Amino acid sequence: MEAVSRSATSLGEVARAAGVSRATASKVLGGHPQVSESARQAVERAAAELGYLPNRAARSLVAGRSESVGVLIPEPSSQLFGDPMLARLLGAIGEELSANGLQMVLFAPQSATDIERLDQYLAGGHVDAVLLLALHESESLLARLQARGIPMVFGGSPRTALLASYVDVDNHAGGRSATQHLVAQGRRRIAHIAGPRDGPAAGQRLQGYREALWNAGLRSDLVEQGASDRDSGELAMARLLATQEDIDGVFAASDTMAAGAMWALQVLGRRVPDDVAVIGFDDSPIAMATQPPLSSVRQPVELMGREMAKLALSMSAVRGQAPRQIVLDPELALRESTVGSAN
Amino acid sequence: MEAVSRSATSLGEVARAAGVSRATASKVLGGHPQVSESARQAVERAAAELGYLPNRAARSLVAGRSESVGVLIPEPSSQLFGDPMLARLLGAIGEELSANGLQMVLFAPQSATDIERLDQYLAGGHVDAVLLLALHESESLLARLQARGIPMVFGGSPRTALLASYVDVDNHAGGRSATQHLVAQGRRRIAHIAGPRDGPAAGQRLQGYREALWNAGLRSDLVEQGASDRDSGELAMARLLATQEDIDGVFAASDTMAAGAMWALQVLGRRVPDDVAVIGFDDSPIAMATQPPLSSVRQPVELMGREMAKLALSMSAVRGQAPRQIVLDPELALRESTVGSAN
DNA sequence: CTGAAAGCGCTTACAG
DNA sequence: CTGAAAGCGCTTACAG
Repeated sequence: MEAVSRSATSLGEVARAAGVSRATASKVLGGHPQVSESARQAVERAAAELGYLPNRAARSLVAGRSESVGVLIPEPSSQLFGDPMLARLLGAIGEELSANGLQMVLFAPQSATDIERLDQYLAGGHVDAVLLLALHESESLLARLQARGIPMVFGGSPRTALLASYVDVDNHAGGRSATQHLVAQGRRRIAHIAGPRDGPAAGQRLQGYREALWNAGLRSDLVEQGASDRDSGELAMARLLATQEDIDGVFAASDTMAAGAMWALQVLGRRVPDDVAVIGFDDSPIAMATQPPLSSVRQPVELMGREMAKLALSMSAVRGQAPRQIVLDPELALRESTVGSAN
Repeated sequence: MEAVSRSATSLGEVARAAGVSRATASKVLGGHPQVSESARQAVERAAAELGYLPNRAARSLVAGRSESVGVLIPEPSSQLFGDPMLARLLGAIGEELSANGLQMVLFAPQSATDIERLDQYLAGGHVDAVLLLALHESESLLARLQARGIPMVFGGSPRTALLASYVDVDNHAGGRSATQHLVAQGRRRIAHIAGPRDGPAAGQRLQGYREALWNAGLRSDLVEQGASDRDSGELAMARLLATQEDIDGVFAASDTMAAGAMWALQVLGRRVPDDVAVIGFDDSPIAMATQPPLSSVRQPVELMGREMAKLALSMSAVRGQAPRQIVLDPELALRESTVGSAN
């Protein structure tokens, strides 16, 4: 099983086969218009026959661009893109990039040393843009990227002060429609288990909840603070029930907390959804694993990935653009925790 | 915020600052021994002062290597590396690669078109090795990679017939120690919910279960087939209890199924762990989200990632090596589902 | 429209 | 030990 045909057909071979110069072959392959039709056809056929693939290193050497985009992935504990969604997000980003001839280079710094190395790397012009899925990243890294003019796009609204481009889901609309759904199911005493205040998302979801209840002429005073893990959801639910016995609907700011809340409800003798309807946020795999399955607000992960990639491409093609923000609408994934099996 | 200092210090500038030729500077930076001490120091200082970073494209153009390793990530539904572990695995791989000056390029083909494009890409020598986390990948892609002599390393035992290098966890040992743990807790009627038979892992875990019970002089006839999702675990547990009332321990081949089994037990009036102890496999986030928290067999994900990267590095440095297999020991993550809160 | 030539930044024989 | 020179594969002004 020795090494075989490291083919490496070069532009020169294609040009020779097509009977033209390398310059002309390059123009054809580069899609330049100033080429005769006959030359174009000859080159294209030769390239196809020889299975020609341009050498990326050579191309980026002359272009002065790396033809690659860095993606910073979050530490394992990250909230925003719960791990379950990470693969889908990365898939979407990679697809969009490769459709445009760029490659996705992944960074998952785990220590200060890693961040240092990463900083060096990015400073070296080794990527044309950076996509940040990690909101906790070192501020100094961000500042230096910004100073160097390297385009960067956040997934989710950045916590940092700097004016930046990002792609986010409309958390306010998500909270509102989750709550509206409970109202539409005839629920009247609807509680909210809020997410951690380490970013703007939790507050926006809470505001959405408030708005929906206000619009429906209902009170929105049943709010407990959670910490995003399951136990905090369970505790919050227990506290809510202790205060207010007649709760008939719950909107939790994450599926994880919703799962904890469902457990607390069941332990305390409430049937879901008969007595209390529960809806979460994220539409993570956990939503399918609870009993009954959990309704949730679905984040359009693939779309986010594609939009992030497009934004990065545009920013790296035309430098010095003003930051742009893209906010996507979430949609509801309805399951038995709110609509019952009979409906 | 216009583009700033795209520094791009070149070797030439370093050489000039150090008062030597580019060739000598290159040798110093490349770690060649045939350089005078004075030249070495001058070059190193100049490089440090100028913040010199080699141009990757130029280097790989001349080296004829891409200095990058491709990683194929699984479709979202993949079993082996449940999404929750993916980020940790990728982090470990990336860290090991970047410590060796290589970059990790991610591929997440979602369609036949993507695979086609990927095949072209890999064929073009754009990566020095490929790490495969996706066991479902197209056979033809694997065959072509193999034919081209591109080093590849699987995560998990490959299902395909081809003789390949891989890094896997010892599933047999994992099943055995999970079961031994239940025995050590005084359990005597221990059931197993087996994983899907689409790979060798499930069978190996089952054999581990059988061996542990055999060694303990216990029967190992309580086996139900699951399908890896939660519902199948729940159903399997219900079937087991219908046949055998006195089950006091359960080893499920995945945390997901274990969660379903716990639910079935609780619905049927069994307390966990008082009446029945339950242990899963994977030590995924689900294990922390169940009530009570689930004991599980932990896969050494980070270690797997590092070993995969090292294997790939070695294979790309020295071609034509015989395939190598690395099998890592799992360890137990013990929680309340088997040891109780009082223990 | 076409091609000869220069050059992207680096490394590596090859003389000295 | 050191440096001039060639070359990795490609693109891009520049003449023609």
